Amino acid sequence: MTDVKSVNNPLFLREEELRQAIELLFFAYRDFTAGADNILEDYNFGRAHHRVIHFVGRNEGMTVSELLDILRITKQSLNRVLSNLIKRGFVEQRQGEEDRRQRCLYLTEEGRLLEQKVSRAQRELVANAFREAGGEAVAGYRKVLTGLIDETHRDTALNRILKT
Amino acid sequence: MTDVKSVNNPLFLREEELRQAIELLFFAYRDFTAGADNILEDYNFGRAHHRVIHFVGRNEGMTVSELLDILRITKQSLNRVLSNLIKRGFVEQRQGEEDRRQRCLYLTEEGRLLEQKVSRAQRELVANAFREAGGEAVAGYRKVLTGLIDETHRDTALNRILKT
DNA sequence: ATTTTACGTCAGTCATGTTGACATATATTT
DNA sequence: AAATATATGTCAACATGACTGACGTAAAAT
Repeated sequence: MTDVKSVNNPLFLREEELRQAIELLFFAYRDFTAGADNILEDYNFGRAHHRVIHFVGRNEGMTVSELLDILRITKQSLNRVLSNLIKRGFVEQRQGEEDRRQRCLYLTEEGRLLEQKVSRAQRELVANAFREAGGEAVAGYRKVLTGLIDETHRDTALNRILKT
Repeated sequence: MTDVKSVNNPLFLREEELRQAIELLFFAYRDFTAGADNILEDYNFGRAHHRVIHFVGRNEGMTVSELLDILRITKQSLNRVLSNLIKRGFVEQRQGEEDRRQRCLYLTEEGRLLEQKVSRAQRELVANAFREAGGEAVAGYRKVLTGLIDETHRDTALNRILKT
């Protein structure tokens, strides 16, 4: 541990610590998403479909533009995925009541079943990690990940997550 | 807060807590990667190129198959990106000394510069999140993310991260 | 009445992943 | 020494999910 770098350069340990934190995020995210991907594969859906199902499931009645804002993709990109989900009966649209230009999005029964299936698998994975790590660690996880969200829209993102 | 769901279903709060943790990971990862993507864009490189530069930079002399094992992509996918990086002078290969079938990978000067540039931006982001969150939270972050890594190769992954 | 907004859609392109087949050099095993 | 296995490269075809740009339509706002 007392090698040249750490003796001569007090920033070295910190840099190394940060590099490790970055790789940890990479590996954790890779394995976290792998489970969902496997399930979705059976339906010939990809990660993009999952994201739509996930967010529509958690925000029933949300509009297309809200969804675009969350996903940060173009409407053309979304449309291919979304119209596919609608055609195959996992998502449905209803005209907005106040503003009839809006298309409000809902999961169908089938959509809800798939959402549950994938979500359950992911929740179990996270629940295991939480259980092993303990309550205090969970609080730390939340704090750090919150800090990784871009400041300029952190509040917006947190509001959406917490659905205040 | 005392709505029907939480009164009748003691699992509801836990489920909600887990769903929030999942979305938090999604948003944090999205914003974390956005910074690097921007820099890479100036070089006409994508996230795939970055991953190669990152891991080669952290494991100088690693072989192609080690890299494949980390990235979990096919050699054909890797090859397109890798040969591009070599052609453009960011990565170089040297024949393995013990096993001359192996191609050991190194960053060139230019490669190292780019790696530093992207890494510095990412480290600053993480450093800010760590600073805001505090030391205890950082420990929790590590614990939870470690737990999210697939058990079957968690030790392998951790060894690579910590470079023991 | 005009303009803006929310959404849909067509067409083409790019990056990055996949499978499958085959080649070549070197190491290992028989 | 010959046969086999391994590490790597490469060609070809294809899928997914991003992108840009252009255009259309209905409804809301001015």
